[in-house]
Amino acid sequence: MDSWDDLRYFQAVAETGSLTGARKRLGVNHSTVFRRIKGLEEKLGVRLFERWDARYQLTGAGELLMVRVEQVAEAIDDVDRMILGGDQTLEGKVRITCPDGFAYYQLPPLLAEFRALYPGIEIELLADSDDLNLSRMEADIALRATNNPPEHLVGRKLMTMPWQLYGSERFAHGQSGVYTAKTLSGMPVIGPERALLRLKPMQWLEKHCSAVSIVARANTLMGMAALVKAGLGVALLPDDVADGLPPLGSLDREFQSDLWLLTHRDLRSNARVKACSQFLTERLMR
Amino acid sequence: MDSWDDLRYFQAVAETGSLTGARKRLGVNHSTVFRRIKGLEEKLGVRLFERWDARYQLTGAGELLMVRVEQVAEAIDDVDRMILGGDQTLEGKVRITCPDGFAYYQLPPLLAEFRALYPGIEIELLADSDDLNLSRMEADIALRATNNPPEHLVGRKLMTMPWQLYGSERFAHGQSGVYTAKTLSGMPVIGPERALLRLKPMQWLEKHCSAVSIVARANTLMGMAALVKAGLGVALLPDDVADGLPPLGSLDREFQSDLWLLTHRDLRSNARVKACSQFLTERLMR
DNA sequence: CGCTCTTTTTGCATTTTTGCAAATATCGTT
DNA sequence: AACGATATTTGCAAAAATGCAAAAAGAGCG
Repeated sequence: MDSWDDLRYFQAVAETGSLTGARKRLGVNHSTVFRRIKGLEEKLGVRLFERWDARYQLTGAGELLMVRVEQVAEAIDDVDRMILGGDQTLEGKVRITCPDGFAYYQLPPLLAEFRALYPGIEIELLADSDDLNLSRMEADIALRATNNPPEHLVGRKLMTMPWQLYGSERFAHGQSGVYTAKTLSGMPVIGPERALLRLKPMQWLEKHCSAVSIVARANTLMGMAALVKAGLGVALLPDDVADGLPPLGSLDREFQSDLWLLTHRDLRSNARVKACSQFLTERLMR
Repeated sequence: MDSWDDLRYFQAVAETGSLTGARKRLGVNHSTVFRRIKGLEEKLGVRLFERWDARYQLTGAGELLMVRVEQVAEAIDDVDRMILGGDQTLEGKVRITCPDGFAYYQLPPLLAEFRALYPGIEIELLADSDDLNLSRMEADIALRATNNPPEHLVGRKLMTMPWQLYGSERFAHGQSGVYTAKTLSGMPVIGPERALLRLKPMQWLEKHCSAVSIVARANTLMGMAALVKAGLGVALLPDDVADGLPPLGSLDREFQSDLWLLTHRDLRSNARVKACSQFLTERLMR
């Protein structure tokens, strides 16, 4: 594909269904549109449109191409609604990535509120269990549980989330509400699957509680929380995935994660990103 | 973004790190590259490159843009390695979508074999629990468990997969190996989460076995199978997610899914797609 | 049928882009 | 210091793309 622009013409014709429609959208002469479509079909050696009733109708091959071109167009839209010297309009998308607990519980009500304030801003919410692609920064705003955020991103610490022991009350240990590696031994514990072993509290659990009976394991904190709710046992979890469930108690060893709201340095001047991150910061710091 | 081609120049410079590198890759004059980059920076009003040591180094804004442009480029690559009048080379990608059980168990060994036969073909494997986006057909080849495939796709039925009861032997019911809604009542059953209720066997389970004690639920068949393996209970599953686990027995009511291999009509002439789908068809029909 | 709208197609003028050559600057290496 | 490689910049000519006008053809509609 030596000319990406050809696809732009193709898309315009496919979506408007006529040369004149495309002509208007692209703001060029209709013969230009005609020549580029013709050229593209010749280059590809495939008929992309069926000319019926003076309308441009996609052929099978055309539809196949259109699927890809839509993906291209969406990626281009992403380019558009970015930097561009600080887009000051309050219309368009903002993409947020966050731990899955926040995607399910904490954020939705806040985002509903936010949309009422800024009806023009469309929110794309990406639940993200792995924080690997932080350096790529494919979202505009990232909520991340980390104790030292990468330096190429800017943001602030919103809260520290304690890890506590969750589970049905029938597992309660009675006494002080403080649990140790020993007291856990008698209880059915929900443990981490390999993917979660990068988390410090989980490492501690595996190391100091080898004698504990693990009744189930999950590869996400949400999964662990779901098992807790199903009454299978107790688990060590950060507050955000608990969804209002009261904690059984805390551990003698204290764990906590810092929650950061991060954006890319060059997105700070973008009005949508600014509005959204300020709103979230303000509401989550309460 | 009125010129998609500008991004092509941007990408070439960013990846080669110099004007001359980009010049060579694009096969154009260096001043053309220079002028387009300069024009793009002016249009965006942002500096995209830092000129140090006679090298083009991306600025922060440039890196942000590059993330998006990479997505654009990948989408364009997808356009390239498509139809194009039946690509006869055996080099490039083929994208397969399939139920997650196949992605984890059945396909990997077959694909290893396939890669040995066609080292130039790169396989992209998409585990796909929802078969909604079939009409979009974002993959080249789809393996789908359905009893009536959409007519705009062509393909063939590879096998019929029975649904059987799986679980640890200690749950075995002894007698005939045939289970009914009644005999299930005494056993710990792993049920479907809402997302799985579109499957007929799961609807049957919910309807006729309301008295059954559900000990856990999952939103994917793989998740259910994982719970079965963990010994939590028994579940009704298609063979593909069982991963060699022997079935406990079958039900009095018989369930089965047909597995289809589907491709788009206009991809049949593509050599890679043909090679891959023929290979998979042949091996999976045994 | 006559009217309008759109596609299709072709010349030609105009505009834009590109290639080319040349001159200068910068940097690293020898 | 000299050299080579690359970036930067500019004028001009060549090439390519586009706009414009016009004309033929088909379809829809009253």
